[in-house]
Order: sequence, then structure tokens, then C-alpha cells
Amino acid sequence: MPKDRAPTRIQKKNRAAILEAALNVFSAHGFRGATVDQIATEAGLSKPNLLYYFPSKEAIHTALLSGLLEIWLAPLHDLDESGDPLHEILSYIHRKLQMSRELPRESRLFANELVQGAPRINDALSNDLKTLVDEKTKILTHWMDQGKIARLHPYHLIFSIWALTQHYADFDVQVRSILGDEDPFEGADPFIDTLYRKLLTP
Amino acid sequence: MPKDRAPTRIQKKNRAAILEAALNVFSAHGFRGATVDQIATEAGLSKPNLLYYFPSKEAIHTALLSGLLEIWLAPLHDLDESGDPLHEILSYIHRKLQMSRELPRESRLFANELVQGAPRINDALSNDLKTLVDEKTKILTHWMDQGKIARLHPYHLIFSIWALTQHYADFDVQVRSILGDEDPFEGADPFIDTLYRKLLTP
DNA sequence: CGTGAGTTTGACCAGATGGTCAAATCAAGA
DNA sequence: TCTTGATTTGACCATCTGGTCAAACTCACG
Repeated sequence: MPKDRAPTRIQKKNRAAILEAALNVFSAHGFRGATVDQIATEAGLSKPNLLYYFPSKEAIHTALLSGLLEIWLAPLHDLDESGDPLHEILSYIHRKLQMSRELPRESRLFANELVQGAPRINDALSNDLKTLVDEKTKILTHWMDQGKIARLHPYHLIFSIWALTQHYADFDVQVRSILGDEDPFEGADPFIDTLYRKLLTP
Repeated sequence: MPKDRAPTRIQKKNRAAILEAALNVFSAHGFRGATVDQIATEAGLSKPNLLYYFPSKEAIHTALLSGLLEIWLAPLHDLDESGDPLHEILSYIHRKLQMSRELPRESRLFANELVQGAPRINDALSNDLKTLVDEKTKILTHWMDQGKIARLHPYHLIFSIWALTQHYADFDVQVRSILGDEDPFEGADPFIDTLYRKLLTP
């Protein structure tokens, strides 16, 4: 394992390569389905060399998840109480859908974890995520109280946004096997936009 | 492997026990994460004994999936052109949500497959599923043409139903870590009902 | 009963996999 | 250039895992 000093040029490069490769492999095969050898090969390293940078398979996975959780939650973080309610929510939805389009591996990485009961990120869910969601549902409820948007169960409103947007990344195979050549997001964007405009109009 | 005659009492019992155990294990850990030993133990059999009934791990998985696909698609199958459009669609949605509640393992079994690119059921997707969906979207489009329901992209309408209902089974941990003690389906049912009533009203 | 088919299992195997280690190689500053 | 720490690797290990097999056991039926 590299010493605890400032990372060298080589360390930076290799750590980044490992995390990039790990994202590919973990998102495609899940934790158990991924092999250290596969990650090492994809990162252009030998297995022992990879294990020189991370002490274990688990450590790579943890580093990857915790590094990405922030990115993943950023759009919700940005939901602004002082903005226009409908615009704020639609912006959030739009960003989430864009993330499904541009970061499908990240979406599937989390999906893999969650479907299997999130054995390695339960803490983050119950703490960071719950706190953030509680904070933002308060804003939503406030908007509903003011009659700015339709009254709905705020938690389920958020779940619906997650479900509808991430579906296109997580179940990409299914979506594409039905749509054929049509770009899923071409139709998804206006559909979801219409849906939430109708739903949120008081 | 048992002979090709009519199954004995013991064969029936053990085959059923194996499939039940396999559903538990595969849905919780994915194909790669499941072990034959674990399935055997959960079914109350030794590993060689299990492999006396199914020739391989893969065979168990295949048997399970193909057996459940029919059940899984039944609600969509029942969508009836001659019924009242809004009622037919809402019934479908309600049944799907109920399946998430009562058959979460089945939902996660498919979710695990799909998230990882459906390496073992790609055929079924491109054939059976696509055919069924094409058939039913035709009905939806017809209803839209008649002005009975709002005009929407029919494929994305179906995707949205899948996403919203299966979310509660597939990402159960996440939903519960946010809702706490509250029963997810208690709030989900009216929320989704409201959503589609608003969305589908022309 | 007795017998043959159906069922079960302990012992075993080969390959995969996560991880270790000492030795070899490389890179950068004195 | 030389030295020292950083980096890389081949060889190796223990464990897990899917699967096999021959022998033992059980059951249903004549």
C-alpha cells in the first residue's frame, strides 16, 4: 500500500484507472459477480499491482460508492426553496433524467447494491440520504401548503421521480428491446415532463 | 437425474422446494452471488441431492425464470380492449403494485437479471415481451385516437407503470430507510392512482 | 417379504478467486 | 550517478464453488 504522503503522479493515475475500471465491472456484474482480476485487467494492471493501491475488493467498492454518492445526490441537494416550485421540481427531474442518460453505470452501480438489500451502504441510506430527503420534503410540503403545487404525499413524489428517471438507466436492456432503434430519452423527456406538469398543477 | 416418467410424490415435493429456495437466494444475491450449496441447504437437501433434480445451477435459474415470466406478464395480458379505458389501465396498475407487495422476490429476481444486462433472458425480452407490449400499446393508441384517454407516448406510459410499481419491490430497502415504520404501499397506492388519473384524463 | 427403481450422500475433483510475499524493477532527488 | 523509496510482478496459498460418482439407502409394488 502506498505511503500516506501526498500522492505521486503514478498513484493518481493508477487510482483513477482502477476506480474507472471498477465502475465498469461492478455496475455490469454486481459486487459478487465482479472479479479483482477483471478490474485489474481493465485498469491495465496486474492483480497484485492493483492490490498495492487498494487493500481489498471490498475497499475498491467502498471507495467507489462513497465517492459517487455525493455526485448522485447533488441534484436533489440543489432543490432551492426560494425558486419557483414547478420550475425547481422540473429542473430536478430533468437533471436526474440526464444523469440516467450520461451516467448509466453509476445508476446501475447503486441499483445493484439496492436490489440486493444494500448490504454495503445501509448506513449511508439511513443517515445522509434520509436527512437530505427529509429536508427537501419539508420544502415540498411547504409549497403544497401555499397552494403552489398540488397536494401529494411528498415522499412518494420523490420516489416516483427516482423510479421514472433511473428506470431508463437501470433497465436499459428492457427498454431498448422494446423500443428498438428509437432513442429512449428522446421520448422519455417530454413524457416525464408532461406527467409532472399535470401531476403538480394544483 | 430422475427419469422422464410421471413425477413421483418425492420429485414433486423436492422440485418445488428447490425452486422456492432458489427464488429466495437468487432474488437476494443475483445469479453469480447465489451458491448451489445455499439453495440446497435452504431447500433442506444436500448439494448432490439437489443436483439430482436439476443438472446445474443455470438450469435451476432458467426453470425459475421461465416459470415466473408468465405470472409476471399476466396482468398486462389481461388488459382488455373492450373494457373502459381508464378502468382497464388503473386495474393493471393496481395489480402490478399488488404484485410488488406480494411477490417482491419475483420482482427482484427479474430486476437482478435486467440490471446486469439480462444475459440469460435476452431472448424472452425481444420476443415474448416485445410482442405482448406491441399488442397492448396498439390498444392504448386506439383509446388515445378515440379521445378516451390523453395522448401520450404509449411505450413510455407502460415503462412508467413498470417503473413506479416495481420500484417499491426492487428498492424496498431504500424506500423503507426513508419512510421508517410507515407501510410503503399504504401511501403508494393512492399516490399512483392520483397520478394516473391526472395523467390520463384527456 | 423381496426386488428393482428411485433417492440420498460422503468423498472427491478441477477451476476460479481473493489475497500474500519476497524479489525485481523503476523513478526522482541529493 | 547513486540511493532510497515507490512500483511492479511471478509464484504461491487457502478457500470457495460448481459439479461428479460410486456406494448406500428407501420406497412402492408384485
